[in-house]
Amino acid sequence: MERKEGVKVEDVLGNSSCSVNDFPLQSIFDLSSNEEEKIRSLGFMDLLGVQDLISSPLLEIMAAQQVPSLMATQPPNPFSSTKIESPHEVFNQPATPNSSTISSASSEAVHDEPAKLDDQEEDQRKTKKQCPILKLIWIRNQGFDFHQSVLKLIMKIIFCCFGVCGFRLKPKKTNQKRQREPRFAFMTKSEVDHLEDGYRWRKYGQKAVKNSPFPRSYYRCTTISCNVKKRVERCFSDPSIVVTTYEGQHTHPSPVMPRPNLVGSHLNSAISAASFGMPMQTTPSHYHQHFQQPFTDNLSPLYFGHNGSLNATFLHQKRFCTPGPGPGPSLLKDHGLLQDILPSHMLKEE
DNA sequence: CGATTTTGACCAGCGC
DNA sequence: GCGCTGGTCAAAATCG
Repeated sequence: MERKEGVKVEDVLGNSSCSVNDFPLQSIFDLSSNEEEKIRSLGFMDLLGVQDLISSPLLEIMAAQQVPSLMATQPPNPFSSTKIESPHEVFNQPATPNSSTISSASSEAVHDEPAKLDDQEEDQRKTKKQCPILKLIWIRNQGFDFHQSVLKLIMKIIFCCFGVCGFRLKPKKTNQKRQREPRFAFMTKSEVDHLEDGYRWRKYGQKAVKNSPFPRSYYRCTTISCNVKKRVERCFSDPSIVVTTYEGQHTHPSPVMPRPNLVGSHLNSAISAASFGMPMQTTPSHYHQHFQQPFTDNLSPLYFGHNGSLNATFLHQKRFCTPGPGPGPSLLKDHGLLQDILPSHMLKEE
């Protein structure tokens, strides 16, 4: 089966408390088959923008691949702006009702009910609130391995940018009442709600979601003094999609096993582990369900081979985002999993 | 028996 | 002020 695979990065601005089902999902990065060549020539890390996070922010790079029509329909979208100056700017675009209003015209790939969406949109215009920016990274792909590994890599990059590398959200204005950590939502096609990410979570609440038959679960990192939270809910329009929203940054390494080697057939699990500071646990059953689900189609232009496994050479060369052969782990002090994706100079700045 | 989940109650923010 | 909703608390239940 030939599928158009792609990575979507959604700029979801506005209501922090709205259901994912209310999100005006809109593709700004949608790879058509004839764009694959372009992507291949970029390299995965290049695509993610981690070769130079300051001058080439992740999302700016991604935005460079966006669908032109979206550029035209969404001038307020920070990703479509040519004035992006830094990741800081990108990620701190204030959420205003205007900027969060996203046309449904190009969102058919995500929403099956445009008419309904118009109503939702109208609702959103009415109810949109000022809130911390929420970046929703939407990995539109049927392959679970692709979802897990790539989205986690992206997540790690984002967390590295804001946490380790010093890019943080601007403090909220004083007139804003409650301060929140930056939040990042990830949409993953999965059959289980709570995706294994290497950290230990304790569920502390569950709420019914308005206009959705699926409840939202609230989890907190079990590590003392780590106040990272996450919300897990299913997408109303597509129940097969799990939306995980992370809030805050872990103040500790992943509590589980050390990193596996990025070798051979373990690549998928390895990158999953490496990508978010999340070494594998002792592979619970649902972990296998996610990470070892057989590939049924070509997954992505993003250096996944035809058999669905990551290109080992690419990984080896791009691992540290430096030209030439990537330095072996012994060349850097162990920064935990961070070293897997960040250039060495960034690590030194920690 | 400690860790985790469940679940109803409570609180805060927001719109009307 | 009131009602609605999202988010959190905490006691009870369940699990390993």
